[in-house]
Amino acid sequence: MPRVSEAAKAPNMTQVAERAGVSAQTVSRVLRGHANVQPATRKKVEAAVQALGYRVNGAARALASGRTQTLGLIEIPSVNYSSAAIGHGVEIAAREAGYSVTISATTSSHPQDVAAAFARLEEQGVDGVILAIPTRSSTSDLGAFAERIPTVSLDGSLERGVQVVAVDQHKIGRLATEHLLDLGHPSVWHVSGQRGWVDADAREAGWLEVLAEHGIEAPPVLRGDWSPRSGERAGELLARMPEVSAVFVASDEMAFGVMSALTARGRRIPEDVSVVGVDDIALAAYATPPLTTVAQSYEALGARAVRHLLARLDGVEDESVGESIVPELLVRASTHPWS
Amino acid sequence: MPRVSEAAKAPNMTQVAERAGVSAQTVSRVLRGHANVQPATRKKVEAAVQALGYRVNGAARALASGRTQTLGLIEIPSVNYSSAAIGHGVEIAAREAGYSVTISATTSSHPQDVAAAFARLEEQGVDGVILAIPTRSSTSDLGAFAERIPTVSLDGSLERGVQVVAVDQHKIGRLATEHLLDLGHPSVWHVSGQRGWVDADAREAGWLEVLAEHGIEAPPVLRGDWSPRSGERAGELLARMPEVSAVFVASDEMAFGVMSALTARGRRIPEDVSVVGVDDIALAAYATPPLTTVAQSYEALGARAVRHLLARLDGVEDESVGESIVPELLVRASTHPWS
DNA sequence: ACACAAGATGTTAGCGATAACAAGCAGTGG
DNA sequence: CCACTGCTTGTTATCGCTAACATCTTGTGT
Repeated sequence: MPRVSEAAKAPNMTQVAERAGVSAQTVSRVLRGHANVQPATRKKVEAAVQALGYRVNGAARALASGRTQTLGLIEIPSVNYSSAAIGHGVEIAAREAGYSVTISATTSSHPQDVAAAFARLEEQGVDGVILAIPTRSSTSDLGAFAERIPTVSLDGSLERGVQVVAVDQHKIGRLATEHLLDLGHPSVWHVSGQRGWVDADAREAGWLEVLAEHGIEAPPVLRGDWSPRSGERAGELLARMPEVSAVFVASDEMAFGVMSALTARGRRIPEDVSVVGVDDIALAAYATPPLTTVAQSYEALGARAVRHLLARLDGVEDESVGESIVPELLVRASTHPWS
Repeated sequence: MPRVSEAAKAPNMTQVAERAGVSAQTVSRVLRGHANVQPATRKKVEAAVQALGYRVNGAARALASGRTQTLGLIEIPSVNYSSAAIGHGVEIAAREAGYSVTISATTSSHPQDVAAAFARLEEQGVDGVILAIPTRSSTSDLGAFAERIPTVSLDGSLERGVQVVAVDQHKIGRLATEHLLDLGHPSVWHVSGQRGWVDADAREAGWLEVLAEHGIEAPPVLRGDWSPRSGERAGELLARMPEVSAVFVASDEMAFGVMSALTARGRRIPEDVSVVGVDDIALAAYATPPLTTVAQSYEALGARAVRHLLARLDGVEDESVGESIVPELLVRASTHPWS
């Protein structure tokens, strides 16, 4: 006999209240962990909740309270290590604080597209937004949204109403370049990240700064776009220049491309050319040879963004504002003293 | 003079209706793209919406309509290539269909944790759930949820009420193994994925099947856990066995570890040992040597899961149920004829 | 010219919670 | 012994939208 369940509608708070012999308001208080409820009452309510398998209706709660306990994350879908890691940091931190995370993907960083992503989140009623779009241009027209919804940006740029959390990208460039110069290399070449990305620009600036401090004239920048393929193209050029002995690549993924191209053209790593990457992706230690890189915790970055945002939502000042996540150099076999 | 904006409350539908000189219901109709609205009326409403900067209140809409236009994605946060790619496929497909995606992360695949993730989504009122937990055990106790909320699972296992979308993992194992045997290798070793994962088991089964078809006795499985480090450990063992000439590794990330260990111990790839991975991660083509691998589109998998789910929500039968995503062998330099 | 169908718009009544206020009940100090 | 304070609990009025039904047009066939 087919037991077609009568699509039993989910119970509501009133039904729980009836069963527990109290008012709906009391049920609401128990569910929200309100302090002033008699232990006995609390127990009765909890029993009724359990018995009916009751679950609060988020939409109703949101409508009545004005809060959704949801954070929005705007990002560009890519299988980049960094964006995935940031996302996870955000999710975990949000969950621990009792918030959900809704992803609002945007295919480009054009202000228009980002604004559309923002609008979707606003409709959904998110309590706050984390903007993980790493190009500066994209945030300039978003002030209107940020004024209505608390927003934290990860792009390193500072706009009106938008708080910022960032890794110290500049230091990354410095660490990598100093490491190579310390090894005795006469100069350091640079394969940059995509033009317009805050991270790319800051890393490049750090590199330039260190070279300048050492009185070294900077070689031309080889501009990549974060993809391994772009690293490979840069590597093909570098392989043709015998004077190149040290390369700072703005991401590990591009560094794989660079190393692949150099190796394929007979330039040995690290004997002929030293290579430094950035990110410490999981595979960096398993490259051939293992890749020296500058590590930074993107998870921590995401988590910090959440903390900032929640602090603002609670009207508290987050004292860790401005503190950057500190990057760290990991020396592996892809770098070698100059000979 | 500090222009402290009076926290101007967002306009509601009634205000839009007044401004447009129509009823709220008509505004609602226009906003939802209802057919029977006079063009002139529609225009008036749209103008009022524009003028007031009106945005529907999702919570109210959800409460009244019972639908949130939101999908839940349950996953284990990891910087795995596959999970990130699936997530993006889901997000993009969902967005195109006008749905948002809420991530519900679970730190383990224990049924209890997965159930908690499910419960959070249920409270939030998602219209459907995509379960991207790749271990079979995890779905067994989830039937109760799946009966209440339409659910699609990506784990390849079939449970009551749960529809499944999957890559043909079995074929992946076959393709890789056949390729190596075709190159003349007398046998093929296997570094598997984590025990209990549907993908790992199916790939291993495909490998075993092909060996059996060729009358080859299967060597012992080296069990990994998807991490490059576990691949490295397997590689250390393989390097000590001179008879090993061909290895099928269940993921590219582990394959990097395997290759790193083999190379470090003087086993040349592909001259001494051929290696095949799975996934075609972005870096596979830039490994040293470039990695032969079996590619599959995880984005397509995610997108298909969304299509299934939406078809079910609309009460339509999705005719593509059961069709698997077809994997494809990409031959690169890490495999070589046996000599 | 009239009944009637079909389209366009308006009206009413919730959806399921929470906020704000009201009320009841104990214990306290004068 | 009474007014008063502080804790518990209940009552009422929304929150902003949509479903369902009601009403008013307009055009059609005969």
